[in-house]
Amino acid sequence: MDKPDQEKKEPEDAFTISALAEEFDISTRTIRFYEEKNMIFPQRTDGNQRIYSRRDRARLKLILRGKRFGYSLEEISEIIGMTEVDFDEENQIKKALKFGKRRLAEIRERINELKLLEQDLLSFQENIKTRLDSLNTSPK
Amino acid sequence: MDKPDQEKKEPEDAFTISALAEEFDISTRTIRFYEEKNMIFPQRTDGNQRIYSRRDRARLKLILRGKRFGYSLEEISEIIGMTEVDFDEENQIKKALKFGKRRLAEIRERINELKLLEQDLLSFQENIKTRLDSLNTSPK
DNA sequence: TAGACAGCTTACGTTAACGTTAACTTTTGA
DNA sequence: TCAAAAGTTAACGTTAACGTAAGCTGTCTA
Repeated sequence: MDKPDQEKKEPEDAFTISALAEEFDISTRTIRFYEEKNMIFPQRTDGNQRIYSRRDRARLKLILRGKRFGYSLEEISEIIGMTEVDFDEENQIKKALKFGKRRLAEIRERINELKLLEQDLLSFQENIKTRLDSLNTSPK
Repeated sequence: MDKPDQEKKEPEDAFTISALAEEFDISTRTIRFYEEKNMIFPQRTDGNQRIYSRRDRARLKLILRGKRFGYSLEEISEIIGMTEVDFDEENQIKKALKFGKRRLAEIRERINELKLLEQDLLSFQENIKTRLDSLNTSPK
């Protein structure tokens, strides 16, 4: 009863646009829009329909992740564009490295800021709890 | 030579709109816009000019921080609105607590996602370095 | 084999978050 | 004191990131 997974006819590595849309809970329009913006490049079938590889899917995931912490599509393009650099020249590589360091620094800053907000909210919670207690201790 | 700081005539707790704009590197229009959206409520002078208290300033800071991790102004309004709840009723307090818990969970999730991205970028960096090394080890 | 349904392109519509301009008033510094 | 700098309201403009609708084609299934 434990056959290797093989449910549909999809070659395991190809996704339709609607499959991805459902998986990530976005519209097909959104996915096509990202393509318009040259952020993702699916192949086409004979009938001109888009087919997304596992790699395309990963890229889409990255885009959405970027969005979730407030990067604009343009910034995301830069970030993921970085992962596509041609490794022809050493210089290119070094530039990519440097760029990556900046990004890393930014991300760590964001993490720290979020932790700050977390603290803000936590102390606020404490504040509320105290008030609640005093309400119950000395009612009316 | 170490007199207590006292440079201008500002009562140490009042800020002009342009002072805040400069401090946070945003436009005065932006600050007024937040007021339009009922996110901040400065007092007025006799001449009808806005004066911002230390508290207003903190709030502005919060708004901007929220923006930096991708919250919309509306979401930010909810978050900071929470810190303004009237503590009239126990029920209100409990609601605020619950709401805060959700927000905290969200924020922690964001932190985790960011750490994920950090890892992605880090391993990518390693990848690049390796390539760079092999370039230098076996040149041409 | 005919619907029904998924997908495609094109194009116009919408909303959030300000930018910009105009026309006017208040504040400030030499 | 008086002109420049800073502030005010009102209104229209702009851009990113999609939503929506139309008109057509390709694909699946009973």
